[in-house]
Amino acid sequence: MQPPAPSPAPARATPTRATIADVAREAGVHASTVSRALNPATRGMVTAAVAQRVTEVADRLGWRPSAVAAGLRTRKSRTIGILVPDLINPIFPPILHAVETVLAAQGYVTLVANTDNDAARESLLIERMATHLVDGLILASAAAGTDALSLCARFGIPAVLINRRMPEGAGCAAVSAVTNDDTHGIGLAVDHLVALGHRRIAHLAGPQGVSTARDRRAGFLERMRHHGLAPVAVVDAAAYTRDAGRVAMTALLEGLVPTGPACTAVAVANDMLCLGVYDAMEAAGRRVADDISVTGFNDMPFVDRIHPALTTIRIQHDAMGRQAACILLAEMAEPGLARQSIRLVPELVIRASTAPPAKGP
Amino acid sequence: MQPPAPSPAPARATPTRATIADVAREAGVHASTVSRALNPATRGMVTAAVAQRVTEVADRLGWRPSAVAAGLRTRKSRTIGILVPDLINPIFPPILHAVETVLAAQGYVTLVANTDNDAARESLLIERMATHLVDGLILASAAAGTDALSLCARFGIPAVLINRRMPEGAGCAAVSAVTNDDTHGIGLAVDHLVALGHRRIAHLAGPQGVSTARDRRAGFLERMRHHGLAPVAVVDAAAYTRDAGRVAMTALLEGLVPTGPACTAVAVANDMLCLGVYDAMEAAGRRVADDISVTGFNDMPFVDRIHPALTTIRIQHDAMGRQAACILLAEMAEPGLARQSIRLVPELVIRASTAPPAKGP
DNA sequence: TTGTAGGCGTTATCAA
DNA sequence: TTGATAACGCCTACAA
Repeated sequence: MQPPAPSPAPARATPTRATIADVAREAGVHASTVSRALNPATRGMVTAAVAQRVTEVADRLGWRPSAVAAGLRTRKSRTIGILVPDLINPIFPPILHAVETVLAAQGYVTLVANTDNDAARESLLIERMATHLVDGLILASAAAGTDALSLCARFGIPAVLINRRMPEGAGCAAVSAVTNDDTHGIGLAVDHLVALGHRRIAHLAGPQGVSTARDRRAGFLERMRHHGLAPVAVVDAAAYTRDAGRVAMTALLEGLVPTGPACTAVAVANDMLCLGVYDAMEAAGRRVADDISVTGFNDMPFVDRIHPALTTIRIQHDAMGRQAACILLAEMAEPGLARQSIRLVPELVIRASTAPPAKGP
Repeated sequence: MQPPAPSPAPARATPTRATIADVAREAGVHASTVSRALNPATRGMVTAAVAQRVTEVADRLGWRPSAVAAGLRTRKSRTIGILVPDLINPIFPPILHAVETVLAAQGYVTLVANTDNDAARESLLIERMATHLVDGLILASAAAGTDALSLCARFGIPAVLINRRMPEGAGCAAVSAVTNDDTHGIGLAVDHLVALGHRRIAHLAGPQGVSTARDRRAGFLERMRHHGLAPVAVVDAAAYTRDAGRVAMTALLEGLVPTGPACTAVAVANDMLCLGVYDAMEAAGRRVADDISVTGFNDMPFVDRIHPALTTIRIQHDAMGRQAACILLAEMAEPGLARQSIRLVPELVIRASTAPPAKGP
């Protein structure tokens, strides 16, 4: 197009970057030598002097390896993808942070994508990540009606589930998972309410497509039975959102769902739902704790500061992220490794949203 | 390991996927024809019959385009990166969601990465994204001491700043930005406190490396001057975190920072800090609103449910995300486009954390 | 220790 | 409209 600029400056920053060939020419060696000199793993194959010179030239030209070109050969990217169903739910960022910490220490970059609880979007994202060569995938978005696992299998991408498991039978044995012991966790909530003296307890469940919701629902029923109690009502929320929680709780309060006598306590499947429960109770003029005790699940950030402070089940988000990252790294290194399913034990955090039941009606 | 299953299933899922060459052979046409037939943009160059046949074969073989190989040629990936300083701060997810919505509608995939407020990590991420050919970048992580913009320039990646601007003089004119009018916003808080009767007002500022913190600090001082008031104290928090807020507020309460007479109100630079402010006040036995009024900034999710509900400045997170995405798309399509700097107008949301000052002690 | 050649999977540019 | 050929930038046997 234009005659080469006579300036000695590093070639007038055109939008086209230096390649290995440029470095080779400038350093007076062959491109493969450059490749060897610049790749830490093969540096040893090359004379120190040459390595030195090549490195200098590369620096001077501002050379950066093209991950795309390298990936085309190596089929690796040193990048891990994480799929999250809903970034707005504050329990995920702490988990992600733990994952990133472990992976960053191993030189991996972590890329997060939001599936928005949408199976089609999830498939698209997996495919996109796969064709961009992510080396592994952490899936926090497991839900019924998903082909995430089969996609990963087809693309040969190691994957680890986190927080949520796959529905039973959906190839759950084929993939490792790090989850919370949800059955046990909700049991802690029931025990706590019963110990306070509650007998008429309802459960506000999550969307039954995801394992946390199913397990907590089942765990609730089981633990109630253990105490010889019949649940007053079980309402499924449509999603793990504040608004779905409000809707479900409103239905419960207004008797729009099958229910026994009015409850004195609600074990809620998730803290996000609890925000909506508070909204619904406020709108109905009912006081949390004084009129109806409420327990949450997750101990997500900030619920210690809502009013009244939420009694909830704390999950080990940090351990969850770390374990999942470690397992993924291990399985990437050795694909034949036996799959493992880790269940982390949660604990009860008692705050102010639970109290003994009010006397009489 | 095992003898090949005699099943007629599609060729025993080997880890190697079908390529265009496979499809070409199977369909009896040349690879370039396959490429044309399968690429929606070039489909028209090919006979309908051929397109049909090729598509069928591709489906049958389970062919998926390799984004890496395609990217090597086209230098495009239909992927946009977003860099966020701290995913744990709940103001970002809603902004991200808005960005994703716009970009997804145009067929772009959005990948989020966490810089953790770390300049080195940010550089690494930009470089990694660049060499993976993201088509554009949205930076929510702008801060002093960063070479983000020069990196983008070197790699030729269009970028748009969001929420935070670059420090003045750091090539700010070279890049578009969609931010909040922070100066105006903090002024609304000051006006509100003054209208309630407060005269002894302190400012709890954010980390001065980021524009939101600087602008809110400057805006606070300016508006106080406008009202003829001298600030009682200005304390800089070390980061936009709950803990940094607690530390800074404790210092203020205990007189560990230069301060005039005890304040009756604090204008805080950010809602996350406010959580720490509440913590510090609780620890010191001071009541929010009753003893000291508190205003926040951002109206992040859930602050309407903390106790007392936070009076704060609501920013337009949705518009922010959408505008930034639109500008980025426009500049990607037409790189010569004039840069624009959009300043969104925030509004005051009055809740329960502010009240008239208590009658003198 | 270094150079040569070929290929990773796709697309752009020719020519037919 | 289709086919042949040559990149894109890097890596890696293999040969020297």
